[in-house]
Amino acid sequence: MRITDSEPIEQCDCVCVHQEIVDFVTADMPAEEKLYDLAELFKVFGDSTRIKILYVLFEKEMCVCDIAELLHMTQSAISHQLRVLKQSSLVKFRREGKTVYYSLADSHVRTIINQGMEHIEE
Amino acid sequence: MRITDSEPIEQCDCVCVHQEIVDFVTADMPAEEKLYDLAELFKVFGDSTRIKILYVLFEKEMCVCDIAELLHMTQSAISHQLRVLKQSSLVKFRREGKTVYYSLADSHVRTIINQGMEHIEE
DNA sequence: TAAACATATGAACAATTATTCATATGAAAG
DNA sequence: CTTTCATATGAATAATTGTTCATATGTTTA
Repeated sequence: MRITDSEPIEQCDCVCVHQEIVDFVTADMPAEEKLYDLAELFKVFGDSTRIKILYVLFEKEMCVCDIAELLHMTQSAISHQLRVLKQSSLVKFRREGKTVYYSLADSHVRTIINQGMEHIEE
Repeated sequence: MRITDSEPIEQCDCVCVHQEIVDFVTADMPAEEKLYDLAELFKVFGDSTRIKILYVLFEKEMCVCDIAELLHMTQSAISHQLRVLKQSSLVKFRREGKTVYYSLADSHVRTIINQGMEHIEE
């Protein structure tokens, strides 16, 4: 997968280019970096373990151990994935003694997941 | 990455499980298969080339060649990615002679991308 | 029918990533 | 201070995937 568009890349070999359309759309495109960040965000949603964790947190805040038990997975695997979710600000957490409780960070998470569900249920 | 949850998996080794919470949340979880499909959908959004293609199609329907030109990528790479987008029903297409024009399939695509943008712009 | 052009696709390679295993950190209790 | 327990993390491995290259398909025009 490519990381940036900064290196020279070979162009399309077609002759049919509609230059005015290309120019028009190019002008309205968000910055390369923003589109890259957006893809990175959706990459986080693009794993079934993380989707399950997010869905679990729809209901209640939960500790790492409970999530692991619920999903029949190891504590380590869940902890690694919670870190990814945390880095994308999709979940937040609070500490209570030895236990760490995780919950959803904001309402965008719900909206995105709900829209995704609607799409696949069509 | 794991494909299904059907094989036996080792459980969490913690002792702290809050069984009533686990049971309560388990009851409300969507089917395993649905959560898997949802992750598959977001995986499609999770690539910067495909995000760029979707963003480009926000504005206008476009042919493969124009998209390739606009994104400075090969026709082959774009065509492969359009296939992925087509398989997830995120884009549709119409043929006009030799040319194939692609456009966004439905409004969920816009909503999902817009919510994602809002999230990263916070 | 042949040539030209737009698009699609199969195979291969390089890069990314989810899980496991072993171990570290940090908090509470004895 | 030592033990116990909940969580975090680094390294390694296995599996997935985006792009390229070569080539195929399908449509139009000469």
